[in-house]
Amino acid sequence: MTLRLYDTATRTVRDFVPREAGKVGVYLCGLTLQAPPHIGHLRSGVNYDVLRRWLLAKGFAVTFIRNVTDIDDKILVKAQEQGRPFWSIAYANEQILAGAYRSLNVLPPTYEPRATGHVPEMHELITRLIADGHAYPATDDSGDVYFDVASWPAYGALSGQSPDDMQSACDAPDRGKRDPRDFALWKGAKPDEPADAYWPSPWGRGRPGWHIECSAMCWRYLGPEFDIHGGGLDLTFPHHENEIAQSQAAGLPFARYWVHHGLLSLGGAKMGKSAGNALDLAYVDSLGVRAVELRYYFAAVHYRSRIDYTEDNLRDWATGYRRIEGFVQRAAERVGPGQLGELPPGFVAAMDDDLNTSAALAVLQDVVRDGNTALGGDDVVTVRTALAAVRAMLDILGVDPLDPAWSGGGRPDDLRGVVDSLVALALEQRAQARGRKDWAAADTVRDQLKQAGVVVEDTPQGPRWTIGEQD
RNA sequence: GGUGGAGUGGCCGAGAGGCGAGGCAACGGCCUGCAAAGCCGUCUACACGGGUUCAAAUCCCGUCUCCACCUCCA
Repeated sequence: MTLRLYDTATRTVRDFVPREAGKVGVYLCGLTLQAPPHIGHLRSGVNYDVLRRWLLAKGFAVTFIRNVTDIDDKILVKAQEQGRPFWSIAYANEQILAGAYRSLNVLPPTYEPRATGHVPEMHELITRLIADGHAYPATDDSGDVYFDVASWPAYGALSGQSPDDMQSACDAPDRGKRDPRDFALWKGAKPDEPADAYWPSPWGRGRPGWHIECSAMCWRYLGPEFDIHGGGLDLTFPHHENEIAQSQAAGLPFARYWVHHGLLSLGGAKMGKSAGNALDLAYVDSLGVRAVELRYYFAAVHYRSRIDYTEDNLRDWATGYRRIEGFVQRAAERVGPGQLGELPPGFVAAMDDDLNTSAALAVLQDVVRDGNTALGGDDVVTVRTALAAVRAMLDILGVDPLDPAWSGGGRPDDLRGVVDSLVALALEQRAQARGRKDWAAADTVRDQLKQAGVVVEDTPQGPRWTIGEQD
């Protein structure tokens, strides 16, 4: 079956046809490293990780590029405030981001380029643009170079806006611009900015404008034309619009599909550092919600929908995940972990339909129910096939409980063996009490184990225990 | 002012002309010594007002509310 994706440029869901059969090049706009990531940023990572895993499952060779912006105005301001080099701030945040992605089981990109590593490519593009009359050095002596929006008639096509209707806005003082809508490709050095934040250029010392970096990195790693460009809905304009203009004006056909994900909001407003409503992974952890459960939440809601975050919603989704996880664990205890099985046709159809993970999950839940029934009826064959299918589906969403990625920070397996022996002792006591129908004694053992964080459940195959929540 | 998008049962959340998506919560039942887990069942919703149609949550017109973008933003 053919994957269909919503393409912002055409505002339709259309068949995904790669530029080159069997291969897909994806570029995702990553973060500006001015601060550690909040969970909205992480949603973005999870959404595109699911896209990537689905492309992989469909047999494509995927080149997945996700950049980081390691220089911009805000980073420079922080460098000034903190008296540190800008690059140390960016790098520290980059490390935190990488750790957050890792704990959410987001696959590392094929490559993660930094803006500052691609200044020569930017210069080449800017030089081309100037030569072709699409860019010009500022009319003052600021050292800025601007893209000439009026020279590119298709400007506004992605976001559906007409330049004439736009509120005049700019990312630099107007005085050096021919038109307020022109945007900076290159920003000349200012005397009040950190002295280590500049590169030589044909237009004097300066640093990258924001948008040009993505054009440069797409070109460098994916070529003049590539398949999918992704990012948050809020990047559609001006960032992606500007990328298209400057890339195409420089002779690069650029992206064939534009995929934008919905934003995460809190209290009705977009989550953001400046809005003061940013929540991070540590916060989620403090709620007793695991990273895998957060990921499940993000993967379960369609990527283009807005997620209005509340603690209750997160907890509900976490509960939902635990039901699925419970089946996987009980089934694995019964028949062994097995291998990842075939994906049910309904799941495949849902994923192919613009990554409808919600509908795909409905299929998964059905299989879980059948598996649970089979578990109760001791139908080992059905349990085995259900487990294999469920794990395969969960793997696409990146939340298979048996994936070693979730085994959690090197806790030695033999510790579980130790606990198992100790719990077995207690359970033996309980079994004896139950044997003589001394329910009070039996329940005391169970209660005490629970207090220690060990939850005991009786099954037809005898008691089983799991590590529960410790209050 | 311009451009997109959204309003679905107690809650979350898919769907987008006709067969009750799914989950969470609640309640009833089965199972259990009691639990837990699981299974079965109950809860028939689509912001509002018109219209089109044999049939509308879905299409059309109007209204209200909310969000995002047009400034840095995932």
